[in-house]
Amino acid sequence: MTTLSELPDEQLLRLDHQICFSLHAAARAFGGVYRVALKDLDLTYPQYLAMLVLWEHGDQPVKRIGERLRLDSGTLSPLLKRLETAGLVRRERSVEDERSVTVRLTEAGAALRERALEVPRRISRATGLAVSDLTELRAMLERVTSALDAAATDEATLTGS
Amino acid sequence: MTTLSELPDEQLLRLDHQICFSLHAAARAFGGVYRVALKDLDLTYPQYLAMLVLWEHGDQPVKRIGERLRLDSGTLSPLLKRLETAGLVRRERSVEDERSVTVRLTEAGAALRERALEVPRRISRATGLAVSDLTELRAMLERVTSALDAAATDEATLTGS
DNA sequence: CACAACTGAATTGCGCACAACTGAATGACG
DNA sequence: CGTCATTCAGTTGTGCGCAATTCAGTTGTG
Repeated sequence: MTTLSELPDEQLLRLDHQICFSLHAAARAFGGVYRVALKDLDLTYPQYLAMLVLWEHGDQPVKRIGERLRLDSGTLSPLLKRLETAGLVRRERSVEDERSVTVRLTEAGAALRERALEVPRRISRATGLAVSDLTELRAMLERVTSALDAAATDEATLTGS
Repeated sequence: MTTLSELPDEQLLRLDHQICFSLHAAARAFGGVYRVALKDLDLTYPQYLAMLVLWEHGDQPVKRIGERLRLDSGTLSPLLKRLETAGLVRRERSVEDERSVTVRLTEAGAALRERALEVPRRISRATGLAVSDLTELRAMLERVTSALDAAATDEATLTGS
């Protein structure tokens, strides 16, 4: 198997450029399309992700949402507050463990799911991508992500030489 | 070809969830790995992208960097100011067109390229991904990005029905 | 030439991402 | 039982990403 390390310096830096840039660009392009599609719902892309988790798995503590989205409280706390202000969720201190805060869908939050079904349809119509392509893309992304996550855990391979 | 629109609602929302989430997660995982690998250079990931552009294409106006990275002045202006503070670039008003600002590598900025060659090697070593995989991933990402960019231009398909 | 339209950077404001820290609540252990 | 480590949310600070605006400089048009 050919790895990056075996390439000459020129190509090395160039390919790295292309890959990290194209991923960066793809994420932002997706964000842009979702931003437009989500305008009707008055949700940002990360807020939509949080709502998807709640719609799919029901009421759950902040901790759990963070695990599913791989986001920490520094990101989630203000985000969930905004969703609460918008009337889509309530946040309640858990009774059995007062450190924990349970996030619950309100009527309005649950009802929004109906209108949210329109979003993937719009994305699909806009891009015209095939399910097979998207599934393949997803598989590849997940492979890369788990490789990167594993690497991040073992920092020695990154910092040291 | 099967498109998302032809799937039942349940799977639709679910697959959308998976795809937009996995892309989001992959971008952040990449960011995390680069953050560690770039710590030595005192560069953030987007700053590294800007430096890559300068190393590859030489001194150029802010406008041009923005085109290459698809970033606007709202993002680039403060970023380039930080690179200037760090002593890696200089920003000079163009003589022939005083609206334009040319970004030039300093000695230190040009010299940093040597040490930056270590970065993709670290990424490669950390992930162990094959060049063929990465090339394929890049191709797929670029396909998706151009599809999304095209869709974003024609907002009607996203906002209206 | 004068005035309108446009262009390139910069600034402001908002939200997300992450690191570092705080603080309260819980659990483990001597 | 009391202390100490851990856990969960929240806060603070920094930087990115984008929309909207500002402003100087340039270009096009009558």
